[in-house]
Order: sequence, then C-alpha cells, then structure tokens
Amino acid sequence: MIRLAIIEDNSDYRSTLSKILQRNTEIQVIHELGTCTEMIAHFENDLPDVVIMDIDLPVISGIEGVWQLKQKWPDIKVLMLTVFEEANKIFGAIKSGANGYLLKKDSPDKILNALFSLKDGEAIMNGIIAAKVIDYFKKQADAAPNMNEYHLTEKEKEILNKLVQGLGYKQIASDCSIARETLNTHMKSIYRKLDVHSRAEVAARFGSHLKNMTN
Amino acid sequence: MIRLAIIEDNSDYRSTLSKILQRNTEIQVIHELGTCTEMIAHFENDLPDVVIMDIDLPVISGIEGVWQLKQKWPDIKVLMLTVFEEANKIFGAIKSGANGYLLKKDSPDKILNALFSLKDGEAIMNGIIAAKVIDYFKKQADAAPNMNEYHLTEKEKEILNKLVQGLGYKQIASDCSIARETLNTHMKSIYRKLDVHSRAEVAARFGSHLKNMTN
DNA sequence: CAACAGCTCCCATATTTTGGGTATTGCAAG
DNA sequence: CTTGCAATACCCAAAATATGGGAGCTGTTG
Repeated sequence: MIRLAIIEDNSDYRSTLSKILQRNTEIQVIHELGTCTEMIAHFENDLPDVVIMDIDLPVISGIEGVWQLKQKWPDIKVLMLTVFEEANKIFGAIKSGANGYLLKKDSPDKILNALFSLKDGEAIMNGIIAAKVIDYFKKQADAAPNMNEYHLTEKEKEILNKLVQGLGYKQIASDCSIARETLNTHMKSIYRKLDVHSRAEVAARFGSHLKNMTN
Repeated sequence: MIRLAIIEDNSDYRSTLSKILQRNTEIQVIHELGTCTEMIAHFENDLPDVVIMDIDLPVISGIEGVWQLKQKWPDIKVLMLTVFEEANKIFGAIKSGANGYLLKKDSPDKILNALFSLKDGEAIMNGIIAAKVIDYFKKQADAAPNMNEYHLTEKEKEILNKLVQGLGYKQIASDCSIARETLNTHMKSIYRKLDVHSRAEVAARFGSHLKNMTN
C-alpha cells in the first residue's frame, strides 16, 4: 500500500492523474495539492510514502520544494514529473534529492511502476532523461584532458597533483623530498608541456580531473 | 527488426540469452561472441544495430571494448550487461559511451524492452544503477561548498569566477572594469571570507563548482 | 660511446600575488 | 540621522611565483 501525494499546479491534470493511479488498489492518494507551501503544511500531520511533484510550480519551484521536503523528511521518495527535458532542471532536481524523473508524456502505467520501484529504493529515469544524464557524463569525460597525452614524467605528475591541491612551493618541495630549486626546474617543464604560464591556469584547466593520473 | 550482437564470455549464458531474445520475431542475433577482439573483426563485415556487452570480459574489458566500438561505429547502440553494481565500472562504461546499463538479474523482458528503447535513441538504466548515478550527483552537490554561505558580495562572486578561470589580476580588473588596486582590496575580502591565503587554495577548493554562483 | 631524457641543484631577475594601511562615496538598516 | 557595510581607489613592503640561464648525475638506447 503506497500513500501518495501529488503536487501539481494544474488541477485538471492533478485530479486526472490521481484518479488513474488510484485504479490500482495499492495506491492511496492522501494529498492533492497545488503548491509547495501547502505541501509542507499538510505533511506535518499526514506523511505520504511517495510524492509526485511537478518541476514547474509557481512561487516555489519543484526543485526548491523537493529540497525543503528532503530536509524535513529525508525518507520520503520523490518522483519528479515534468514536461521539460532541459538538462538544467533535471540536474537541479537530482541534486535537490529527487529519486526519479519521468516526463508527463510517459504512460500512467510507467508512472505506476515507478511508484513501486521507488518504494523499493530503486531510482527511476525516463529513457530520454537517462540519455541526457549519460551525455553529461560523457561530456565531462571528453572535456577532461587526458594527462597521458602530455607526456608528463612521474615526478611531474606527482608535482602537478600537489599543485592543484593548492599547496605552496615550499610544501610541495618538502613533500616530494626535493629542493625548492629543483621544483623550479620541474615547474618549467610542466608549464612548457601543458602550455600554460601560471599556476592559476593549471588549476583552471586541470584542477577538476586529476582522475586520469597516477594518484 | 533489430540486428543484435551479444558479447559475453560465458557461452552458456550467451546462447541462452540469445535464444530467449529471439523468441521475439523482431530480434535477430547476428553475432554471438566471447571477446572484443572477435567483435571488431566480425563487425567489419556485418554491422549490428545494437550490441549487448558484458562488462567483465577477459583480456579487453567491456568498458574498453565499447570505447573501441564507438570509435569505429558511433551509431551502434550498446547495452552493458553486468552483475556488478560498483559505481566505478558503471561510470567507466558511461564515459566510454555505452547507452544503457542493466543487471544480469534483470528480466529478459526488461532487456527486450531496453533493446527497442535503445533503437529509438533513449537510454536505459536499471533502477539500482540509476540510484547510484543520482547518488553520485547528489554527493557532488553536497561536497560543493554553498557559495551563498560565505556572504560574498556580487562583485566578489564575479571576481571569484574569473579567479578560478585562471585569469591574471590585470585581466580580471579590466574585465570587471575596476582598477588593479581595487581588485586588490576585493581579493583581501574574498580570502578573508573563504579563509584561504592564496589563489591556489581558491582554485583547489572552489574551482570545480562555480555552479552555485551567479554566473 | 655518445646522445638523450629525467632528475637534481644553484643563481638571478622580473612579475604577480599577498597583506598591511588609508580614504571617499553611496546605500541600507537601525 | 548616524552607523556600518559594500564598493571604489591608492600606497607600500614582503612573499611567492615565473622565467631565464648554467651544470652535474643517472640510466637507457641507438
């Protein structure tokens, strides 16, 4: 038995969805609300298992809403329902803690299945959204310069690592057990090979993806 | 009609899967192979629409395999099939360009549906895997210091942005239309508020997640 | 062996960055 | 209306970094 809440500002769509889902006897819709403010208020007395939330709500967006919700009741599962396929909103919702993402054009059947999966701790993603997420990962991977292409020597990679950690020259030299002067020489090589002219550039370009290295 | 190839080192599982899937008349398995090396060779003559690939293959792993495959034929859709739920392998496969991820324990029915979805350009994720991906995003978001907590002024945030892009002081000052000396003052405020003492530290701590800012 | 790559150290200098002041203006909260 | 903060601007000295040179020691490789 799933106790469900539906947060959606379009009252027609909201009640239709509610009726369709409740054809399944395992589903009990305990709240049908139009705003996040109402949601928080009603939930104080009567907590659902799963929430279906529109991403595009007035005043307080679904993204902000799910965040507030998860702060108070982390165990509630949230299924975001949206007409938007924009990556921004998707990632916003993911980061706010939503557990699933379907599009409004997905079949009620799919939504129904999602509800049960959510209750079992799985996550649900519409295939199109999943594709966007995957695409995002791939882009990150592509954007990450492959350190191996720069022909850095072991020592240089070791130093580069410390560099992007924000350590000072003295610290790095001592960590690597070399003299400050030696570090100087290595720096020259690194800058030449990476084609940069300051530490700031190194951090900007290689700071986030030290993954491709020997660490 | 989907022309399918199955790459899986366990020949029992492979042929069983092949038989089950081919109960559906829309599926035609044109290759059943045990290694990525064979795969590349056979594909030269006869290209499938979709490939089901085990992630844990001998010699050349599925992750490496999908990468090679996508280099040569980017349009082939790849469904990774794995018993592993480790985040590392999942993300490795994603970054290598696979289009879907299911677990071997998923039902043949689910796999079948996935094949058709893949052909339509959607991506497929097992709920457990999707949960891991979502979890990964959330961790990133949590790890990202919330810039708003640092009480940075608009100007300071603007400058911070340029800072982590690796720009020099002169450049930043000119970009922000302020004097070099003024920039100096702002830097002091920024460092004080962020509790750092060098640009390197700023880049190390805040370089990757400028997302939470006004940009 | 000779050449070369990688690592080590030293010196010197120019530039950038950091951190300490002081001061004016405008704006917003008390 | 005063107090405080944000933003602007300037000066100065110390510290860190960037960049050039030269030089010696390994091990590998043609």
